[in-house]
Amino acid sequence: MATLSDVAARAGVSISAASRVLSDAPDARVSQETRTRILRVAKELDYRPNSAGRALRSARSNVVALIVPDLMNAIFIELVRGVEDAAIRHDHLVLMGRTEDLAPGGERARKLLGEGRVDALMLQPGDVPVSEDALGGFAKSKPVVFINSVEATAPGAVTMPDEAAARLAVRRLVELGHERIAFAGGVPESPTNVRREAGFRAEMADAGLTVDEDLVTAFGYTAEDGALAAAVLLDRPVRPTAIFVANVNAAIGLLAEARRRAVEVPRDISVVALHDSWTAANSWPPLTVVKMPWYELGYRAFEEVHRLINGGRPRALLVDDPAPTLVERESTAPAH
Amino acid sequence: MATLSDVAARAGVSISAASRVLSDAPDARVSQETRTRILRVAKELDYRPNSAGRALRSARSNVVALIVPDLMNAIFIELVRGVEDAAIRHDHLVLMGRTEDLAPGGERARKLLGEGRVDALMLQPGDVPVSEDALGGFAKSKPVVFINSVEATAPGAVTMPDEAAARLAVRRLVELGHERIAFAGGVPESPTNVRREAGFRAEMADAGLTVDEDLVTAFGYTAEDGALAAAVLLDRPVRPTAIFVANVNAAIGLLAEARRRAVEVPRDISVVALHDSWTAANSWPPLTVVKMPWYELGYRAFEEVHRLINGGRPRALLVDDPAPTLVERESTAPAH
DNA sequence: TTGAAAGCGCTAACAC
DNA sequence: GTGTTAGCGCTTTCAA
Repeated sequence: MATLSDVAARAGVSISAASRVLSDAPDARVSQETRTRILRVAKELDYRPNSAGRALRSARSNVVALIVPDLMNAIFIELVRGVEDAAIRHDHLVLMGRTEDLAPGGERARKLLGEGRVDALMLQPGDVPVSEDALGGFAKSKPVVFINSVEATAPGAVTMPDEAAARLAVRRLVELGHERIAFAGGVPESPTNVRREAGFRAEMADAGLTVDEDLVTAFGYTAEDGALAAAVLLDRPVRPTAIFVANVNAAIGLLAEARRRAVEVPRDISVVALHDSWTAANSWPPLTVVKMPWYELGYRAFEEVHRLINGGRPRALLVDDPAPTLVERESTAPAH
Repeated sequence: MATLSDVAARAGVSISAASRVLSDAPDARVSQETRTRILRVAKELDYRPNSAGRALRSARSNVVALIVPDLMNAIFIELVRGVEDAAIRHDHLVLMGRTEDLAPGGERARKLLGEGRVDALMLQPGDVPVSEDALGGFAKSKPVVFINSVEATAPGAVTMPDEAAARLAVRRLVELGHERIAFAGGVPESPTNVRREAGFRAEMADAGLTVDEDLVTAFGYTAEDGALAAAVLLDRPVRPTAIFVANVNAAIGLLAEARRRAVEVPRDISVVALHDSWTAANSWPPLTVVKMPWYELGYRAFEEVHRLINGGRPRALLVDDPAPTLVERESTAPAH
């Protein structure tokens, strides 16, 4: 592994000259000739800056952590892509972790956040709001950005238009003639669920429909939670004719439970879910969903965190371009 | 952020004494009294070793990279858990990445592997065998362990019993009375596919059944690949009565395509897939699968890489405890 | 049992 | 335009 001093020696210049050229410092007053010589030698020796040396000196690792509740959730594919694309543009690396790694007082949180390994944190805590101390004091010294989780107006929040997306889903069901529409939501404490439920209710109101409180559940976003919701909703004396499910994974569990009860989708009941994923296209029936701008969310969230690292002030950011779009598959049909 | 010298000063000892105690060096000849004093002060100041300082000095980052083809694949959930549990036991951190990050000459590979950020690499390259140079010379200087991918006998290979698992799946189909059994495989170059196909053929032979080469496909492990396989197999003049699918994601795509063609599972055809996941339990019908020891694979693969970091010699490792098990759901039925 | 000191690779303030 | 130098936090050798 060639070091800076190797390069300098071989190019016949001082270490600092080599450093100035190779870290392209903005005010690198170096002659054209030496510059090209240094660059040539660096290439010959396949020089790569040692991250530890650089980090120690500059008190920056150029690494940000991205924490999501469930790493292997297909929903997050595009988020991760967006974050990584933005990160590489700014010459940063992304360290991925799971929310459970941040268990208070845990080994992992210490290693991840406490030893100067990361300059900032991008956090999607999942259902449960994150307490300050779960972050082990990290938030006091380093920037934290919340990915579509906390209240949309909180400083550091980067948010998607959940409410508008929910309205879009419900509007489609209304267009299809449905009136008895259920809402299978996330846990009540979850800010995203609050927004999605608000959208559901607002659109129902706009359509002149009343919400039957017996048709509103709040179990969570997993397949199991969705199955629970189905069990409750399909047991109502007067069944809904359509369900808006606040998460696509829950919708898949809901579909499975419906089949167990021989309820046929979309003949007996229509289903629209929030978020697209490959699993939604391959379920039976293929799910009609509202696709959200996850890639852009990730991209802009990284740029936001990068701005904060460089001294910017926290603000609230809404990522609504591109707007949520309805992807109509086969889980929806006209009401009869 | 308290440093070692802060702790030393406050405890009234030298920096080196503090270092010896806090990095619990094996030969830390320190009196009991000073030791407890140092530890007390370290706790008071919430001292955490700075990773850059330590890495610079010791030429080790205590980080290993785990690269998988598709981060958001439910199959890998248990693998990641196993790796992380083992890593934390050895006081290491896991940096996750995607195979595509290793695109030759890419920015990401450089940042990930070339700047001394990681001490070793755990690699699941996916379908395609990895060329030496795609790793950018990393393998020449640092340990690399291959996760269930290359030939099982290669040094550095940590492997699962793919062949035995395939036999288990086929055996169950044979028990159910099936004779015309198809194999929907991965790409032919993939070593895991070679093993799974070998298991398929061996078990067929043991059962006294002949393999119809028209019923063997090799498209890949994704849902799309599985749909392709279904399109081919269900178009055969004489259809198979059962299919062993070499990957559960492919099986989900295969199920979707079967439904598009109004082929009913398991009435018209039985399906068994390799690997379990939450999506397999929530598909329609719920998939009968062979569950593989992914957690243990991850755990032991990390221990292996850790051994290599400390100077051990590469060897081939088979993780077959616990053995693959059949999880019978509703995609299989007796032949008629 | 303890401390002094060197140096890992790098950046940046300063001197020339 | 270029070089010298100090020092980031840590481990480890050597001397006391």
